[in-house]
Amino acid sequence: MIRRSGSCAPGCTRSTRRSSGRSWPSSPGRRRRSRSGARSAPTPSTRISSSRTTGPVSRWGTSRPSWKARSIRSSRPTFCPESRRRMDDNDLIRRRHAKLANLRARGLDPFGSRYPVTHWAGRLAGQLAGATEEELRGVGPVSVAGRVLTLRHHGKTCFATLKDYTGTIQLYARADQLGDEYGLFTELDAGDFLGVTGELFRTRTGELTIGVKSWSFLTKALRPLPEKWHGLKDVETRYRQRYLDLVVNPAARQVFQVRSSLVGAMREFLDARGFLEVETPMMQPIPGGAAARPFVTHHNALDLDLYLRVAPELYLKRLVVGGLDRVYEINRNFRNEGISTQHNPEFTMLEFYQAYADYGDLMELTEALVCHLAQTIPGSLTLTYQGESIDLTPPWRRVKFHEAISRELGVPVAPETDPWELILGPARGRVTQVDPAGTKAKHWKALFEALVEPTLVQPTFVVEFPIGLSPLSKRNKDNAGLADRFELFVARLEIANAYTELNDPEEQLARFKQQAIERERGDDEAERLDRDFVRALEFGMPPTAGEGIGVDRLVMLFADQPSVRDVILFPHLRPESTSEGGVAPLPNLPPGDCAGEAGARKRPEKT
RNA sequence: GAGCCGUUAGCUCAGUAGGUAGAGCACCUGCCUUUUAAGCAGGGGGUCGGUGGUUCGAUCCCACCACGGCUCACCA
Repeated sequence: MIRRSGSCAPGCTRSTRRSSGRSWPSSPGRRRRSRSGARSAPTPSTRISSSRTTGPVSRWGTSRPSWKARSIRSSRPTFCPESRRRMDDNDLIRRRHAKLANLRARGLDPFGSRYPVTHWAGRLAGQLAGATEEELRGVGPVSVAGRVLTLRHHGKTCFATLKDYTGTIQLYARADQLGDEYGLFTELDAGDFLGVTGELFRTRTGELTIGVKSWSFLTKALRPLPEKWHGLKDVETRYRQRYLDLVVNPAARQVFQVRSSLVGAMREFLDARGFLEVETPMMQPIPGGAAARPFVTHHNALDLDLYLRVAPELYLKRLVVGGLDRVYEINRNFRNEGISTQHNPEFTMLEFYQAYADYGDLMELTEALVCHLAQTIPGSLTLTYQGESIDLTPPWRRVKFHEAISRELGVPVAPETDPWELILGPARGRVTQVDPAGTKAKHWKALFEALVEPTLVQPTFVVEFPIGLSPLSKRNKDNAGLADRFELFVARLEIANAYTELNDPEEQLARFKQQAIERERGDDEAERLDRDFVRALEFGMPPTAGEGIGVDRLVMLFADQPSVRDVILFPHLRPESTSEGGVAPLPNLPPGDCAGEAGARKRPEKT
C-alpha cells in the first residue's frame, strides 16, 4: 500500500506509521464532523447539479489570446520570461487553460474542495461482480471521486472512465439527466478530477457503471496525460516524472505496492522475534561499517563536516553493547559511487543484530525471513526473475568462498593459495581490471566476482570469506585467514551480507589500524578508525551476529524488475537542463539577461 | 570515468541515398442516448535534443555539448 503523503515523516516511529494509513478511507460521515460543525452539508462550492442554471457562456469563456505573438522566441532555449512561456506554448495546454478560465467565468472553482466519498471506484467492481440489476439498485446512490482517464462522447450521452486509488469505474452522463450541466461535463478533459454521485447499473456489455446524477469539478488538469493505449514508455520521463508513470502505468504502482508490502512483512517478521526497531544517525562524524566512499555535508552551527552514513553498523552494535540484544533498522544508506542498474547513490538497507547468535543462526533466520516474505507477498516459494525460475525452498545451497572459486577454475584453491598466482594462471583472461598492487583480499574479491557471482542464480550462501575483506567480522576459530561471514546471492544479485561480529576491542583496534594503513596506500574505501566504537567494545559486547539485507534488490527480485531504478520512486538522474520543469533559473541575474544563461547552465568543472 | 546505442507532434513510433516531415492515439469542428482502443466526416498541431561546421540547401553528413539506456569500472 502506498501511504498517504504527509501522513508520516521518514523518521517517524513504526507504531505511528502503522496507525496511519491503514484505515483509509475514512467514512464521509465521520469526516463531516471534523473541526467546523458547519460542514455537514456535503455540498462543496463547485457542486454541479442539474437544477443549477447559468447564463449562456461561450464555449471557451474568454477570448483567445494572441498565441502567434506569444510564440516569438529567441533562437536558443533560455530561462527568460519569454522562453519560459514555451512550456505553455502548446495547443493542448492552451485549450485547457481556456477551459480553466471558462470554469472560473461560470463561478466554479477549478481546484475545488472536499468531496464526500462513499465508495472506492475499483473496489465496487470486485464487490459487485455477480450482483443482479436489482441488487445494484439496492446499493443506492454511490459517491466516488477520482481522475478522468478517458471520455467517449455519444452526442447526448457521454461515457467516462474514473480512476481512484483502487482502480477504475465507468461513468455514464446523459443530457436528459444533467440538463444544462451536461455541456460542462462534455468539456471535461482526460486528467481532470471530479466527484460523482449516482446509481449503479450494468451496460449492455455488462460493465458496472455509475449513472451520473450530480457531480463536482474537483481539479482541472492543465497538461495532457500520456496516451491511454501505449502508456508512458520513455524511461527518462518515467523516472523524472514518476507521477505520470504512476497515473498511466498500473504495473509501476504494483511495484511500489510490492515494495511497501515487503518492508511491512519484514517488520512483522522481526517484531515477532523480539527485535526492536531503532533509528541511528544518518549524519555521522566518522562514516563506518562498509567499504564505501561517503558523501560529505557541513553543519554550520558546529562548523563541522559530517558524512552521510554508508552503513548504520557501528551504531547498531553500540546499541547491543547497551543491552538492546535484538535491534534492526530499515533506512537509507548513502554511497558516493557510480550509478548502475544495481546501484543508486541512496539505497535502503535492513540491518539487524542478534546477541548470543552466530552467522550460522543468521543463515537460518535469513531463510525463514525470505520465505516469510515470499509466502506473504507473492504467496509462493517459486519466483520468476527476468525469465529464470528461482526456487526459494530451504535449505539453500551453502558453498565456501574458496571452494566456489576452485569449482570454477577446476584447480584446488585454499585460503593459503596466492590469489595473484590464480589470476595469472588458471584464471588468466577471466579477471579484468584488477590492481596488481592491491591486497590479497582484493585479489580474492576480484576472482570471486569474475568467476563465481555470475553463476549464483538459485539462492546460495557463500561462507567463510577472507578475513582481509571483513574488517569488522570475527575470525574463524580453525583458520585465522577466514572470517565467520556469509553473503547471500539470488539471481546473481547480492542480497545479504552477514557475519559473526568481532567483539574483541583489541583486535578491532588492530584491524582499524590495518585499514588505516590501506587508506594511506590510497584505498579511500578502507574503514576509518572509530575510537568511540572501540571504547564501546571495551565495555563489552556480547557475542553477536549481524546482517544487512539490500531492500531494493529484494524488491527487484520479488517484483521481477531488472533495474534498481524501477523499484526506487525517484532514482537519481542528472538534473534536467531544459527550460521546462528542469533546474531553476540561476539567481542574481539581471532581469531579462538571457545572454549568460547558456554558459551559466553548464555543469561546473570537475575538480 | 570509458565504449556502444538513442533523442522526430502531448504520447507511442515511422521516415528522409541532403530539397525543412508522416501514422495511430490524443486535440479541434460537425453528427451520434448503453460505448469501451466507440464510430463516421472534416481539420489543426513539429524551428526533427542544443550549438557550430560542410553545402546553393542539413532533421539527415561532420564536430562539440546536454540528457537517457545498455555494457564496463567502483560498490550493496
